[in-house]
Amino acid sequence: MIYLKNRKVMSDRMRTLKYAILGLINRGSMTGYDLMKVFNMELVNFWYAKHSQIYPELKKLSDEGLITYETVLQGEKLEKKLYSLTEAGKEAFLNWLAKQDLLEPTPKDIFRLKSYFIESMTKEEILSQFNYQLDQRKEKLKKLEATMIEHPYAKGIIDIVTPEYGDYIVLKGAIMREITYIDWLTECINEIKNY
Amino acid sequence: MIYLKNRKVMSDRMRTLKYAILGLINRGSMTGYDLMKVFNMELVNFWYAKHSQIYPELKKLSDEGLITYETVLQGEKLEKKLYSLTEAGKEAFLNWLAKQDLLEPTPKDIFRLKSYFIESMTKEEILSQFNYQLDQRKEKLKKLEATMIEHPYAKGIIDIVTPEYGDYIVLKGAIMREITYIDWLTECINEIKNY
DNA sequence: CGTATACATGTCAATACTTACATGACTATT
DNA sequence: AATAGTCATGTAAGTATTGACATGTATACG
Repeated sequence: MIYLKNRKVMSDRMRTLKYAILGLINRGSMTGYDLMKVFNMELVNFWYAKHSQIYPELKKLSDEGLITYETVLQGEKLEKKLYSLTEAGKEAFLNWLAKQDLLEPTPKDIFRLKSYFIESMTKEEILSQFNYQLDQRKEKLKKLEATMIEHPYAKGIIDIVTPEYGDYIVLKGAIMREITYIDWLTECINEIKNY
Repeated sequence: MIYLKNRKVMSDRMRTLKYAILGLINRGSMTGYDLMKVFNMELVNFWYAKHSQIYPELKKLSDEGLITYETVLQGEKLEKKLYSLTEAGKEAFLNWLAKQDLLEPTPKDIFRLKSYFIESMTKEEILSQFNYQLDQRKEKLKKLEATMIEHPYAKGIIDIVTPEYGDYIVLKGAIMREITYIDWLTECINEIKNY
């Protein structure tokens, strides 16, 4: 009945970057550059994107009527685009947020993959590999904990209906995850050492 | 000096699927279909691939001289390709395995992203979302633990130089990770409930 | 005044991965 | 004998992501 030329429906897939951007702009107007910084500094523990992905996505969201921008000057000549949500954009974001999701596939992990192949390594190689990972993970945990002690929530402010509460719970989750990874590495190292 | 037409060098990037396949074939000859099953049943907690990705990769690895195959018959007519490693393939795999890696970027996680935006949800929505995730995670943990009690290592067999030891440590890691995710969800739920 | 670093926005080519399309044989059950 | 489920191998089109290419402005510091 319907001729399938130009079938643009094709299902929306996940489009997670789309909603991540909408959610961030919902917190307040931002430029593409701002988004890039937030992704790669604040959200980096659960989502991120390069500017080469962000700028085309912003273009697309504009075309879809979910965001608009005004051009503002930074200094004398430098133009930047300050994006805000449209009503449609806000609605799209809230619908995405409220939707209940099935578990995603378990994230891929190259080091776990290498661990799976552990029999093809010598004891020295194994310990060297695990210790190298352990050092890096400990370093990472240290940074996360340093961020945490600076956080208003760690200082006893308890209001759940603020953006800071979201920041706080995902940071706490990142720390717990990191500690568990370290525990796993440590247990493996001890077991292998004593073999 | 050098004309940059057809510059195929371009760095090998990660090519993790390549090495995952080499590692599996190193454990024993397999068909593409076998690989698909192993990825999506045994390795699914840290690596996986669809058959539509596996078959082209096998073609590529053949072309690169890292694997070879013999065609064997399953029944009367059905041909399947049984792949084995070449010397070059074995070497490539062992080099990859021994290489020490920097930490990968933290895996993306849609639910953590949604949690970050928690202030845009009502208390009821939040609790419903977190409880839904919690139920699914508990279900998943139950399955992992069921696999574990069946595992030879959980029954006290302690020889580290077997494929089973690799299976065991990654399974243990998956269980620890799942427990921590559940702990995080539970803590969040309690904090929000009591608010 | 130079210069390094951050601000700012884009494109392009390639890799990685997913979904759907496509086909056919084998095996266990009814 | 039909049929459902698994075995078996592929391709095509599209989305997601990366790394390199490309360009220019603003600001802080010495």
